Order: sequence, then C-alpha cells, then structure tokens
Amino acid sequence: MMINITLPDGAVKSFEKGVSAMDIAKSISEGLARNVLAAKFNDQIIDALKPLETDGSLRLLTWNDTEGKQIFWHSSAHILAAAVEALYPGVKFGIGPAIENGFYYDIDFKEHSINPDDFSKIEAKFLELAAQKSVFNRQDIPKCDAMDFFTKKGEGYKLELIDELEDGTISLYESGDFIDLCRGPHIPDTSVIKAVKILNLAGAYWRGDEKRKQLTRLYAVSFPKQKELADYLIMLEEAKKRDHRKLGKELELFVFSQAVGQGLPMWLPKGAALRERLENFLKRAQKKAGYQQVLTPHIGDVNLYKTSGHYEKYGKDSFQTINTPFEGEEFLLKPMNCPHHCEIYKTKPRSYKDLPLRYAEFGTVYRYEQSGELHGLTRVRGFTQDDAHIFCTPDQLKEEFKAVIDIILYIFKTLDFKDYTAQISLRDPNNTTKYIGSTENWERSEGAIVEAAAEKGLQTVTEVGEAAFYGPKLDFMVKDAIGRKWQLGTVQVDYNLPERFDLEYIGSDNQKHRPIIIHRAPFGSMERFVAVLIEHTGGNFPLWLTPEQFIVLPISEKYLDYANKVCRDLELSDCRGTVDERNEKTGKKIRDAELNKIPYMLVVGEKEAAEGTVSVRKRGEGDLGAMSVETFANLVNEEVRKMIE
RNA sequence: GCCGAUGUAGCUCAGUUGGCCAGAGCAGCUGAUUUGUAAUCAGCUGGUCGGGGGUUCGAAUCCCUCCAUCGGCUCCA
Repeated sequence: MMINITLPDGAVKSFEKGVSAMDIAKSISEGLARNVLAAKFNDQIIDALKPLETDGSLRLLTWNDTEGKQIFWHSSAHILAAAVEALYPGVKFGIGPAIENGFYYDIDFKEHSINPDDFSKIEAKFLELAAQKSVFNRQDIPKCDAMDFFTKKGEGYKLELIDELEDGTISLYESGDFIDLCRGPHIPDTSVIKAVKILNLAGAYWRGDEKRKQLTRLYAVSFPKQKELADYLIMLEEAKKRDHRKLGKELELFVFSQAVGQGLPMWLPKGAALRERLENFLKRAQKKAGYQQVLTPHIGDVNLYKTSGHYEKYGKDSFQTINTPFEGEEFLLKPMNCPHHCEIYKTKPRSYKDLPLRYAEFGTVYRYEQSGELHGLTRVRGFTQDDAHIFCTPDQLKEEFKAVIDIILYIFKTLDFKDYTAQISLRDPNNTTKYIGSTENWERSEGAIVEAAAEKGLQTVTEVGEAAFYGPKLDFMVKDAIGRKWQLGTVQVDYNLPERFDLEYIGSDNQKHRPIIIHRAPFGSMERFVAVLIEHTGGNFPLWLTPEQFIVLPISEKYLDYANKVCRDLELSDCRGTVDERNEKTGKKIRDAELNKIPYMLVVGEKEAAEGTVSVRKRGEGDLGAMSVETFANLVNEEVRKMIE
C-alpha cells in the first residue's frame, strides 16, 4: 500500500504506508534527517518517528522553526525532570512546558532543598542523560492504567492532571528511565540536545492557585549547539547592561526613594527633559490629528468612581479614600482619566456636528499595584498616561481607529521600533453575558477594528475572548533591539462609560443618541515607554530626544571662556549641551562623556579658539575632525529634522 | 499579597566558625598639574553595616520582626 505525501515545495511523492517523517527526511538527505525534530502533518504536529497512514501534506520541523524549538525545549523539560529525579530521589513533578525562550519544570522537592549552586550539578546530569541518545517512546494506554501507573509512582500532581483528561487513551513518553505524562510530540532522541543552562528558580503555585502548594520552578534553556548557548548568554548579558533600572540610575534619569514610597518614581532633570520632549512630540502629532488638550485634577469625588463602576470593582484593592473635615466627604486619587473626561463632555449639550471630540491629557494616575508586582518604571503606583478619549458616533469608529493607528505607527517609526505586531482582542461569542453592550454594537466595533487594522496593513493576531467587558481592543507589541517583546500602545472601544455617565448627543434626526468612547494611549504610559526606550536604545537615545546633545571639552582651563561661548552659541542655534569645566585631562573627559552616552563631544583648545571651530567626536565612532560652530549646529539640526519629520 | 534570595559610604563591592577604632575602587572635597580624543598625581571627607527588638562580656556577623530591592507566582481599570 502506498500513500502520497505532499512536501512544502508542492512536490508529491509516494511512500509505503507506515513511513515516518524521519524516513522521508532520510530519503531527501542524511543531513536533513539529522536536523529533523518533529513534523507537521496536515497541520498537526507529530513525532518524526510516527508512522503515516494516509495521504497528506508534510512539513519537517527543525531548530529553525518556532514549533521545532518548542518541541526541542519541551523534550528538554523531560530530561531536566529525569536529571532532577536521578539526583533527588522522591521529588514529585508538576508540569514542564516549553515557553517562549526555553522551558521550565515545576517540581515539588519534598525534603530536598535546592539553590542556584546546585544548578551546575543538575546541568551535568542533564547532559549525561542527553548524551545517552535515549529515544522518546510514545505509549498510548487506557486512562485507568495511567492512573495505576502514577498512583504507584506516588505522583499526585500527575494524577490530578490525568483525572481531568477525557476517558480513553492517555499518552506517556518514555526516555531512558524516565516516564512522563505527555501529549507530545517529542524529538526523536535526546542526543540532539548539546547544551543546557538552568537560568533561575522561583516559586510557582500548583496550577497557579495561591491556595495550593507552592512548587519550585526551574527555568532553563537548551540548544543543539554549544555556540548557540554562548550567544544566548551574551544576549542575556546585553539585556542586563540595558536594564532601564541600571541605566536610569547611571544616566541620572529617575530615582525611587523609600521615604517617598514604593513604586513612586521621581524624574531627575535629565529624565524629565527626555520625557518632556516625548510629550511635546506626541502633543504636536495629536494637535495635527485634531485632538484638544485638557487638564483634570489628580483626585475626584468617590461618587465619580461609583458612577464609573471602578469603585465597586477596584475600590477595596486601591489607595483608600481621602477624607476631609466634613463627615461623609470622600475623594479618591484618580486611577484613570476617563471619568473626568466624561464630565467635560457632559458640560454642555453635544451635537453630532461636534463629533468626534478628542480630549487628550497627560494624566497622572495612581493605582495600588501589589507590592510584589512593582518593577522599575514598567510597573509603578503613580504614572502618567498619554491618554485621550475620543467621543464619536458608531459610524465614525473605523476612521477614528485608523487615525489612532497612524499616530501609533508614526511613533514607532520615529523611535525606530521596526518590529511590531498588533493584537485584536474580541469578545467570546459563546459567552456574551459577561460583556456590556448590544450584539449589534459589538459586531460593528469589532468589524471596525478588524477593517481599520487590515486597511492600515497591520500584522495582527486575533484573540477571541480577550476583549475587556466594555469593548474590544487593539494592543501593540514591539520587539526591541535585542529581540525582547514589550506591550506598548493600546486602543479600546468602550460602550460602558457612555452608558454609566449617560452621555448623549443630538443626531441629525433631532433624537438623542449615545456616543462611543475610544480610549487610547500610544505610549501606554510615559514611565513604561521611557523604560522600553531605554532598553531598546541601551541609553543611546536618538539625537532629538537625548537630554544632552553635545558636551564641550576644553583642553585646559585656558580655553574655558571659548568653551562657554561655543556652548552659548549652540544653545542659540537650538542645540542643547553643557561644558565639562572640570580640571581633568581630555582623555578623562572623553571617557566620561562616552559613558554618559552623550552623542557629540566638542574638543576645543588653542587651535579651535583661534579659528572659531570645534573638533567633533561622535559617540561610539570617534573623531570627525574640526568644523565651524555653525556647521556643527547645522549638522545637529539637520539630523534632528530628518528624525522627526 | 504569596514563595525564595538579597540589603555594608552617593555608586560598585570586600569583610560572617561573633572579638582590636568596619575596608577598597569610583564619585565628592582640597592641593599640585594646564593637559589634544576612553581613567594625571597626592591628601582628605564620608558609614545609626536597611529599621526596630532580642541573645551575648562583646553583634555587620546569631535569633525574631518590620521595611525595601531582586527572581518568579498571582494581578494589571
């Protein structure tokens, strides 16, 4: 019996029934076969050794495929478990999946204790087991047999998992002496795993439930080549160097103080200058797009948030109300700007001719995030949203969405985020009761988002069931310069607040209608965005943003006067910088300026003072030679102009 | 909030089987030097060893507790 297999290039080849993906790979080339980790057969990922029984299309998966990596890491998790079991008899296993960059295994170490010093021992055992070239054998057994097996082994966590599976056959995978409950698929044998690194250990609740036992989670990553591990570790080092908390301190951008409180950043002069420049940049773009700036207070009457519904939902987990000398009078630190903006909308009757109304505000809000959740500038308790609320009619939704997407893409382009994706979050059509608003409105707004994204050519993923209860949304994810993903801008449709605040406008039919609100924050928050920008640029900010564009370095104190004149002249030409007036050698001043990541260093001495020039050194590049002050100013201004046009 | 680790000068870090006035480098200050593209030299200042409590003749070091930071979990209007 023969079956027909279609390969990715469209070629159809005939093979005997029962042929495996691995056999097919071997028929193409031995080299390819060595790299095959698994296969995709008719869109189902399968073991490379699984016999194929029907016609179908086949794609071989290797380390170069995302799916291949996931299988590689998933198999690695099994080996990690085997290594841990060999070293710590009696441990019990939770789950061990692949993740975006590696894998983890949740383990109950019972009486054993473990710390990072033990990692190398486990890694050695891991490599020893991997080198044994154990084949991953799949066994499909009845559920009751699986229950018996894991009962005998005393694996309570696995039993719980099996118990929730449907009756029928359960698949186990055996490699060496280790057998694990597993859906698979797996790599053909363990020998392709050549390098492993246990990265850290952390507590994780069994099934993510804080009422249940906390297991020890070992995070690790593995590779088919030693060199790739080395490269990965270099990348991690690079990530450490770019950590915005470290650079924020070194470059004097922001600080935290225990005396002020957890999660409450303070912006230092350089950080404030950077942030202000970002704000002005966005303000300009928004002005062009028809936004109006508004300003609202940092607190609001507690009843405002009772109206919005936020008090009920978040009140008890938030900063508590502010009391006044008057009994019963209570205010809340504002956790978002929307209720204030709704009140602005309500100050007078609105006509359909007024819409869309776009109110923008860099609004500082306060949220009592859980203490363990705070992290640098990316998660804080007081932060400023680059917020705006667009009040519009249903048929304006799509155009408004497109205009918002334009602003977001303009930001990404200007700040050199080349790699980004968008996620469309829709409601779960099978569970409509948890959402507010009519089906008609939902369909309309979801359609508007999908169409707007498509018309703007966005690369999107759609997540059904991820919408907020009050409306669908569009979130933007960027990849930074070293490949890490960050969530930034968000656009959300809201049917809830217009309802709760009883917002209305008079239509052309002279009837009252309910407007729709679009919440949007292209940066997300100033804090988070600056953090991402620091890590993206490694602190080497683009010239238009950087707090100091140049520093003048007089060769000796004799040329201080000239240096100060150069600085003043440049400031008059819209460049910003300072003079290094310290009594230090030029080498030292250059070193410090490089470490401070100042883009241009202007060395001035006898020659420059006589000729009215500066000797320009560019950060990271070196000497550009002497030029007149005016030429340098033009160079800077031209470079800036190109960046933000 | 939960689990684990950590907390010594402005910064980076030594110092723990409990024992002389707690150390270094950088930064800062003073002086010398007057400097040409990634660290000039010398001297000096600076610390309630995260806070509080306890054990001890004696605590940075041991115990308790609180706080903060870090790695995760959960969460994120």
